[in-house]
Amino acid sequence: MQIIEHLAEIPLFKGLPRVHLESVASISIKKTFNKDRVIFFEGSESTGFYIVISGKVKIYKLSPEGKEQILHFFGPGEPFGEVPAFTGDPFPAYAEAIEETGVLFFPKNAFVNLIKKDPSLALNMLAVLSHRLQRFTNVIENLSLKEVPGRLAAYLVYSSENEKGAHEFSLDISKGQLASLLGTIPETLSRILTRMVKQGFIDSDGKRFIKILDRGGLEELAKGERHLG
Amino acid sequence: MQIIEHLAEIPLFKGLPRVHLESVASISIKKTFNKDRVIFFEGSESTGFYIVISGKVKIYKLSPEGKEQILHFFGPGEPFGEVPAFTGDPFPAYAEAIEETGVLFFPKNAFVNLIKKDPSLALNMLAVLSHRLQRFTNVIENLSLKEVPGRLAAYLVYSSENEKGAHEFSLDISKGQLASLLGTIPETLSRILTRMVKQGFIDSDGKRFIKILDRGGLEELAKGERHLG
DNA sequence: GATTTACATTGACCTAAGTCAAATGGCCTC
DNA sequence: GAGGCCATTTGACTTAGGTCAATGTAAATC
Repeated sequence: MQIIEHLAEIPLFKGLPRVHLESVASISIKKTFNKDRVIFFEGSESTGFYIVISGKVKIYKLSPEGKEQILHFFGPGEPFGEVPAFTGDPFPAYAEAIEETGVLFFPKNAFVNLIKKDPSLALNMLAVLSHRLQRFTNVIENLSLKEVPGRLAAYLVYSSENEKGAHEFSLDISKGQLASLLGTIPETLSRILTRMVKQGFIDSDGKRFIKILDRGGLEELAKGERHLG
Repeated sequence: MQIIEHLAEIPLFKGLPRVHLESVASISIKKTFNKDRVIFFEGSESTGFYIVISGKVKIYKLSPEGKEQILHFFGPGEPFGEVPAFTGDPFPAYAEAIEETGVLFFPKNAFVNLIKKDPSLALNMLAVLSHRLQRFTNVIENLSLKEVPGRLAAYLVYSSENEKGAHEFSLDISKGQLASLLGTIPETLSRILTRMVKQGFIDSDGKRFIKILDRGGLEELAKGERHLG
């Protein structure tokens, strides 16, 4: 079965014996969501969780005035919506497909039973949740202790590292979505990008292309050791 | 053994068979920390995690300028510092005893081995981490989408619910620490409390005593449906 | 190639909340 | 009871970043 090989590639299922991979495959249900389709709502009851197979998903909160705070983007191989499987509470945020997206759905009870049988599945899931807590710790630090230029600088440095350390790369989300991820609004993001270009930290084509000119400077901005003039 | 009965009360160890409680007890090491003593530093390597037995611990981040963001307060029965046990990374934040505090320390490897042997310990830990993610989701929402009066209102409503739904209660932390928990500074917190009193939402003796006068109003503030005049 | 539509930028303005400094008020020590 | 210490409050001021409105730009549709 090709699906088994596919599952074995997913970090959550790393190291599982083939029998257990087959169990995992047997409880999974393939679903697809069109672009802009909401996968689950904040406050709705959970029946299971998901793993992205193809496409991209955003997890976000909304304020009463309609401002959006993006918590995560998830791509192929990444699980989402797992928190309610272990708390029993409703989903704490929204999930939406930002492009045509295929997912595997895992019913809560069946999955919990698998975890009971396979300790390394349990440990993999503990690792996933722990990494997420670590990331949220950083998000909170950014929102509370850093200014927007510092958050943006951190994002740019991080993104360029993903691109095999290249100094040039292309933003993989729109500027509006980036603003929402950084806890700000497009106007503010735009102004700060302009300032970064004028002050020689980066170069940009005004679209998604970014070239890092002063990585050290960006890192200082990110740490809050320096501020944009 | 009295310690076994004690462990059985802790949510993380709920439902474990006695043999496993004994294993847990056997790997645990009792430690105590004086008030204001740092238990671990952000960035330091982890060798294990902790459970509070007595006293109180705060988990926090610091900015380069020295501003503090409190992530958690933990009291008796609550585990902390567990994230690095599953990621292998250094501690993502500081931990400090805010009063004379006794803890149990669990060496990482020994604890992970227990988890491998007892699925319900694994599930308990998954529940703990999931609840924490849920809480952080809320913290991020508060910092990004709500104003300080809304965050304070949410805190007051939540605190009064803990006190068996009483409309009167006493803050269990100093106002300075509360400010840091809400992502603001003491001056701002003080001004907002004054406004809440003047506008009849609450009454206060100027110290830690708080009486909720308009719970519905506070809930509206907390949801961002209403704003302080 | 003209028109619509979505995204991004720019400008003028406003405001929540931070900074800095001073005043207040217990509370503890001597 | 005087003096010092710490947390908290109050006042005057500054500022980062949000709001609102207008303009620019470019891809997408016809």
